[in-house]
Amino acid sequence: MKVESVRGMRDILPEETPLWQKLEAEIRAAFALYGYGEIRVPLVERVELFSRGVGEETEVVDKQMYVFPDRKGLQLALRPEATASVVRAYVEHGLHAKGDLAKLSYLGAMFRYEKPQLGRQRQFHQYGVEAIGSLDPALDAEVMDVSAYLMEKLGLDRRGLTLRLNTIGCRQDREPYREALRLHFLPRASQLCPDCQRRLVGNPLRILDCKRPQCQSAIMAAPKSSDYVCEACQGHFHQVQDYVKALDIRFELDHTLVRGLDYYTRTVFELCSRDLGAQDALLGGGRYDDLVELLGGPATPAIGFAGGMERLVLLLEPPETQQERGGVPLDVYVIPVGDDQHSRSMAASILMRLRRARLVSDAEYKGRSLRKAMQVASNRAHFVVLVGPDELAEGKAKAKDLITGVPFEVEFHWFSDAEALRGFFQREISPHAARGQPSDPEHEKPPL
RNA sequence: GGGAGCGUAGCUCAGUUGGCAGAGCACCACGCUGUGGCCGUGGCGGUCGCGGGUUCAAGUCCCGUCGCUCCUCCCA
Repeated sequence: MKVESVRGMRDILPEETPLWQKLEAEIRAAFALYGYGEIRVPLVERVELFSRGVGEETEVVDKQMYVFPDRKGLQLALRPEATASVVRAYVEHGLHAKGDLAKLSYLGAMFRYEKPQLGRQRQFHQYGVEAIGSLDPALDAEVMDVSAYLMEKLGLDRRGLTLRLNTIGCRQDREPYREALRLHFLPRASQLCPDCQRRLVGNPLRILDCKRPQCQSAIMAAPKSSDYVCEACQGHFHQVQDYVKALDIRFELDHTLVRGLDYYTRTVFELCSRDLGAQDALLGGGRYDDLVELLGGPATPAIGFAGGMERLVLLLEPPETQQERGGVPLDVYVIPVGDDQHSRSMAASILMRLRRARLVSDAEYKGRSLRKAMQVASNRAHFVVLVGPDELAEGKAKAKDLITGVPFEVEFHWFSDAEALRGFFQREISPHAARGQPSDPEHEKPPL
């Protein structure tokens, strides 16, 4: 019976993992450079963490969350995002009591039950930071700067990226602004799309987010949140902008940017790429000054962002994925010749010794003909070592440098001396590079 | 959630008005018996996504379903 993967969940095959590993390394390095320590929180949490933290009314919680009871009937959820979990951990472990600003980073799988498409899977991966314990607008700018730094390090073209910035005010500002929006949209309700007519009742903020043409004129004329927030929030927002400018980050104000999660306050931002199609948000974040208190901690301001790994992979994936299909580039390929057990045991032993000498090695396990095995060796390895009855009789293995074509022999006793062994197979240049520019033109290969 | 397109060999794809399921690449063997890259010959490989229906006959037409892709939506 063939069992297939679950919709929206995909495998990352060895050809692709090097890119993922590189991204993960860059992300961790950037976060560490900015002073964020990695936290690893569970993939599974109690449902109420998200329904209360992220918001019952949000699409993420209401429509997209994986929810299931455990064996005792406790309602659990696969995390749809990480901020709520990180804040839960912050409160649970009393990190606030340590007095310092908590700067935490994470990288891992999230789950949302959505219609999959390019750049959007049901299991996907997010990286992000949370800085909990300060209202300093310089910190808002710092969080944006980590992401800017990361994009630079990944070599993403600035011109393809847009940072959008807005403020949605604090808790106290929210209701007056909602009222203002209701007042604005109510007379125009008939020209809004059905979705927005519904939003008008429940969450008028989300109308600003609507992309439908019929709603645009009403949205353009809508009151701006930045005009409705209190003096303190206005001041904060202006300072954030000053800092962001000081850090040389290009941005545009977008008063329709409201974000989909309920916990956001004051600063919100989003980085989009024009090279991503419909799913163009690379990362997004903002302040959540009430969340710690909401989840049972002391009133503590905080800010963070999260980015999607899959979308970075899309932007960075080389157009021609037809890479080395042979797998890991090898230093040595060992071919046992003949099928007598003695030769095969010697070959196995030699392979083990090569690896103890830190030479990346593999052997012919598929029983291919010698000719075929040599072909495989030349595609995958720098050196080949042959072990068969003849070699056993002579007490030495036959070997060949597959780049220069120069054959040589290795006495068996050398294999037990790791340092000497490395000497035999010294590589001045990596097999990869070497294959691009062979020293002997006679053995030049066609370009890969 | 709404709309559209596409599912044929491991991969990329042909397949005519319904009439024996194909090519290239890859893989394997041999030419060349224990020494790679080139060339040649042959071979392996398919529930035509799945399930129904129409038909003497379905990869092809119809219905359903699953998956992928795109738009919309949402967002990472």
